[in-house]
Amino acid sequence: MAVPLDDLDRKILSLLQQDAGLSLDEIARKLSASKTPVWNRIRKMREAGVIKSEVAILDPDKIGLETCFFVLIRTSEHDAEWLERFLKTVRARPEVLEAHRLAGDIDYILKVRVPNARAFDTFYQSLIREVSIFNVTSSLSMEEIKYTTALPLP
Amino acid sequence: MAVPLDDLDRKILSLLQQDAGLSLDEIARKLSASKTPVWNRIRKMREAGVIKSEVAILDPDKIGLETCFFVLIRTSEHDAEWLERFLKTVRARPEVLEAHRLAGDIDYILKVRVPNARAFDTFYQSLIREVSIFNVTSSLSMEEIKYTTALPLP
DNA sequence: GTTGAAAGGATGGACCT
DNA sequence: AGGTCCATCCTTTCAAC
Repeated sequence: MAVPLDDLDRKILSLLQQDAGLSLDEIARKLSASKTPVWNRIRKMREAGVIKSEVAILDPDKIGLETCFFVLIRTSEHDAEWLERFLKTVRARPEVLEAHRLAGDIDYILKVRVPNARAFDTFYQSLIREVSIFNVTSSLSMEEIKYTTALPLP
Repeated sequence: MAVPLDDLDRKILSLLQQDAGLSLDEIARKLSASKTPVWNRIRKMREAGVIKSEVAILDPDKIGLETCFFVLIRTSEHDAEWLERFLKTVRARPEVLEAHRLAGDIDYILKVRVPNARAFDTFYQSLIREVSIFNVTSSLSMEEIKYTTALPLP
């Protein structure tokens, strides 16, 4: 599954993770390489799926999404039907930015972005209506200490 | 703090959140608008900080980062010195992709990406060494159900 | 808001090291 | 394999309308 990367590959990825708008020229210059090899590596890494996409990152506060909740879910339900409904709901709701199935005490964690606490309550009510009963803890984020899309390149 | 957006702004953002590599031409065509107004809006939204950046999104599995942990931290320490050290550590470590200060029972949550469980243990040991004592629960993610950088545009 | 023109960047080929 | 040069096409950027 993993794609082997050399040092130049990692340097290219590191730059593109910070700024995907860099021109080929700038990347080549920063790495003291020349355009062709840099371009070929970028193309290959795109084809291999190492680079999944290039996206714009928005500031949530600037678009009125000032509230972020983490939802910790413990459930006794583990049958296929329940799970399918849960997955479908989570994937369909744009407020849910991240969802993971966890090992251990907590079964699922959701990260949810909404305009305010009232909007979260609306979301929450409709979630528990759609996928029946939960044991849920919702934690309001008071401060986003760190958020990065840049993965560490080992 | 929030920037007022109209319908065209939101449509542009929605496209750029999915694919920042779209050309101005394509965006204008998709929205049946013409290039200049689209371009002016993009520029303004960049200047206003609504669009923070454009970045490449990598596939963690393809670069050997197969393991994701959520770290839930309860701490009795709340003095300024401890906090500063904690923030500095969290921000400096590239494995920590997200960190939030929470209201309620849990004080902090971290999302950490590493190659494997052993690497997480190394990270964990060095974290608790650097910032003294914690009450910590680490939960391994068995499955990433959803991950998106696209914010809902209300 | 529209058109279009000038400048700059992306893509890919030919050829060399 | 990487490097250089080049030709073509596509985008961005901005001025004039």
